[in-house]
Amino acid sequence: MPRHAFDSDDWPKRFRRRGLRFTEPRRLILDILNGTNEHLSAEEIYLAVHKKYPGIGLTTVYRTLDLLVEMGLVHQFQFGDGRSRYELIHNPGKPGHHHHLVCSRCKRIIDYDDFVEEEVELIRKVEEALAKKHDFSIEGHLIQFYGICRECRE
Amino acid sequence: MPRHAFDSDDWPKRFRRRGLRFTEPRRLILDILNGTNEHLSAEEIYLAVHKKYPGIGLTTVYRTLDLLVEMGLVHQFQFGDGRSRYELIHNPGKPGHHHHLVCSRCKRIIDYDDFVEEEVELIRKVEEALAKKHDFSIEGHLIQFYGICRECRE
DNA sequence: TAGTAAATGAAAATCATTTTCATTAAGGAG
DNA sequence: CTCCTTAATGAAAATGATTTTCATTTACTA
Repeated sequence: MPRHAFDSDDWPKRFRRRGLRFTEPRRLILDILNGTNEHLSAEEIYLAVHKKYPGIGLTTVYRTLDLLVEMGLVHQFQFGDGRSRYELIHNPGKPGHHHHLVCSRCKRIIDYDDFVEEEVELIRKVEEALAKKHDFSIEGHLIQFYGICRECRE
Repeated sequence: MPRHAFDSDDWPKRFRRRGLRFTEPRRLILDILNGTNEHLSAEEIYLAVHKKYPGIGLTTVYRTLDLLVEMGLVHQFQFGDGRSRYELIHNPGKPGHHHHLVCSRCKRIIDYDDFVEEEVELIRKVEEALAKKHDFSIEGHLIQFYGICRECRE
């Protein structure tokens, strides 16, 4: 069973539950995000959807992405290249979580999840302490390492 | 002895060493950053400097900030409010390091350094493993927690 | 099937940041 | 001290991502 089956079956429901419609542009945008490991920008998503559905407008892409972020289905990141990049949350609310390694020069992004487990334990501790100390309800974290990849080092 | 004495004495040298000039606008921008705990945007820095030196241009602020980041004297962050925010590194290359807790609603930022010590140990391990595995030379990391502060929760 | 609110796309507007370009200022050479 | 070369600056224009406006279309509900 593919990892995404659960989520994609759920998409229409998640929209309807909010009184929103699961339209073609929305479905296509989610499909693109679901089908890539890359961290696409709004424009890249627009171009990808445009191939299948040339009528789409960039505005709709932006609006849909905002909505998906708001719904907790998509993460929005800023890696420092001046535009937001988006990533589907494959298992909303649950593990399956990874962090990023970013090349400061070429902006290549590598996902890693093999050390996250150890990190997560610590993070949970820190989260709890911070929440208490600063009276914050913590919803998430962002962990990125910056450096220079081999190609750029040469 | 104030914490910043070391650094500010050093600023002119750091510039000259690169064949750059330590001009009034540059000094004022560094002074502003040195005198605040906030995470100012370029425009906020511009406005602050403008009071003492009305001739300054926003362009110069942007250029100087880029330079300071490049020189490793200033950190540039993006907390998701659409503009870069800048923070002086009080002890370049050394500890004195902190992480951020960001309110997703009001964008208030809280610095914390009390748990960083434990984090750092883990981080060093993860950094090393990532560097080896992905052939990256890692230069830094970004750790932020997101949540909702008390005020915004009410 | 009509009515109402949501969704959409094109074009214009906005906002942060960068570039261009002509001018000014600083520090070294003589 | 003055000339000269290069760095630094500011204003204005350009850019690029994102948002807003607005008129139109579409989807569900009564």
